[in-house]
Amino acid sequence: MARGSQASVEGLLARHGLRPTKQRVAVLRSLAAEPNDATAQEIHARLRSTVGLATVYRTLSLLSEQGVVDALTHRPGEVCYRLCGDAHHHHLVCRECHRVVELEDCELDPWLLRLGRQHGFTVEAHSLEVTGTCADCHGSA
Amino acid sequence: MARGSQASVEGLLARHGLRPTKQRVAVLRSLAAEPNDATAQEIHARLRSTVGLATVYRTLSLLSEQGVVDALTHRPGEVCYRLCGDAHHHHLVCRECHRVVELEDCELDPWLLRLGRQHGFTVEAHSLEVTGTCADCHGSA
DNA sequence: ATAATTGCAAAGCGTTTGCACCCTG
DNA sequence: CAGGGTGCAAACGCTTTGCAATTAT
Repeated sequence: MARGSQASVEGLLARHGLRPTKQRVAVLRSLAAEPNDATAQEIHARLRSTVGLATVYRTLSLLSEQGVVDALTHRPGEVCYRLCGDAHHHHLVCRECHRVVELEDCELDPWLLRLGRQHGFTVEAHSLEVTGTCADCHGSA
Repeated sequence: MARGSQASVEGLLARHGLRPTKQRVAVLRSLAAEPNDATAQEIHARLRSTVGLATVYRTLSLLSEQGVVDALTHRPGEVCYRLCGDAHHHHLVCRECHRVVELEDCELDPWLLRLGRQHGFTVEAHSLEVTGTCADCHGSA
């Protein structure tokens, strides 16, 4: 799964037609090291010495367009990014610690196609975000 | 369904402990007249003479907290509001004209509960937004 | 009367953009 | 060497907030 997400970050960029500048590599490494999601501001905070904020935004936009990273919208007013596998999937997010689990199998399509047909819609996409509390946060909360 | 959403808007406010000022009534009427969703800015544009922008925002926050309206996040950077029924449901949004269809039956819970359990999560909520193209927008697009 | 609500304008915040400089290819 | 990429700071758009005036109970 997720061909290449562990492989060289430089290769991942090249494969998507993006020049592997040190800033882009840094952003991507930062995302690769982040098990959960991160905002542009958070990434910039970690890379303050290496990458300007504008570049973080520009890089994340590019990566998102290329489908290299996922953009999550569970925080109103800002966008979270996450380096994910290539396949369609959804996220299970802990509301305490923001831990993210990738849900690999999505069984929604048949249901959604049928629903769309009932309403005269051609369903093109769907986004599902599941929130809850993870095991670690149960006791501590 | 949706007990009281058709009934007097004033009553709806009172029932949620909100004073029925003419501004709140106007915002709620505007939402009631809107088959789709609307942003604070859009509502304010229609009520410019009656309600200030800050009040639109304050009113929508209150209504959303009280569960009187739903807040949809399908447009990054701004929030859309919609007067909805009380039951748990999801939305089917047309990407051309922003028409919204309410999906009444949600069959996700059993699946999500099981998934959560597999990952040690207690699933508390989920949001699903389906986008596509509605019948009217098929030809015209 | 009294406390909640409003309007206005200023501030806040995340994000985008213009432009000169820098670096990759 | 040419064109894309970057940094900085200014600009932007949506939303929130402070405070005096207004309105509901």
